[in-house]
Amino acid sequence: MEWTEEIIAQLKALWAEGLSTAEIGRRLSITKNAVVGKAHRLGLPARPSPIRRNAKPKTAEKAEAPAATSSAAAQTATPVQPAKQAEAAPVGETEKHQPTPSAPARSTPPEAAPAPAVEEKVAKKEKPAASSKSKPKAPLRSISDPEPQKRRGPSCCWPIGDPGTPGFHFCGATPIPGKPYCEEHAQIAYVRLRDRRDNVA
DNA sequence: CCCTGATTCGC
DNA sequence: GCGAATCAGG
Repeated sequence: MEWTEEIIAQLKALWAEGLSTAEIGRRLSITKNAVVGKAHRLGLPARPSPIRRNAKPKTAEKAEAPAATSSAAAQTATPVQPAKQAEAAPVGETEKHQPTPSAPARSTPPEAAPAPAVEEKVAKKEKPAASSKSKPKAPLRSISDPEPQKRRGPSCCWPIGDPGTPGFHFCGATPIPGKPYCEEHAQIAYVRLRDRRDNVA
């Protein structure tokens, strides 16, 4: 695996975005192991995982950590948490899809698609409120807008590149109706849980 | 059973 | 340095 700056940037971006390792792996066409491994090597912040590896089969335990006298190490850093996994289970799609946009609420929506956060970030970057003055008539078009798209055809929002870098962009291809991604990317994004397991290529 | 992420260890 | 294998918790 050739970890170019580009790839690493993407990994970082997606990682920071809160995607699962498997998700990231899927997007980069690598295994989740690779993602996790690299992430660790890069020193990326470990993401919420309840797993704790205490029992070291081989490595001997180390001495106790000396109790710090002053625990007043005030850390201004606020634990930034993704709050919610934008994607809990973006999968489950079989063959059928809901032609009706207003499908009944599903406990596990198969249509859950990760990655909207990126757009928000980008939007912020693009349109930073420079001054306190707000433009009442500013053509602000947030992605959350009720109906921002009237004429602009939808485009695949598969992230290409590192959000925040000049080269970053979205796929832009014509997405499958009812899906945020184009055919090509939807296939990767909506892999069935059973089928994917590992490896993508 | 399925998912998830973390660490270990051979390469 | 890399990632599959393995471990481990939900």
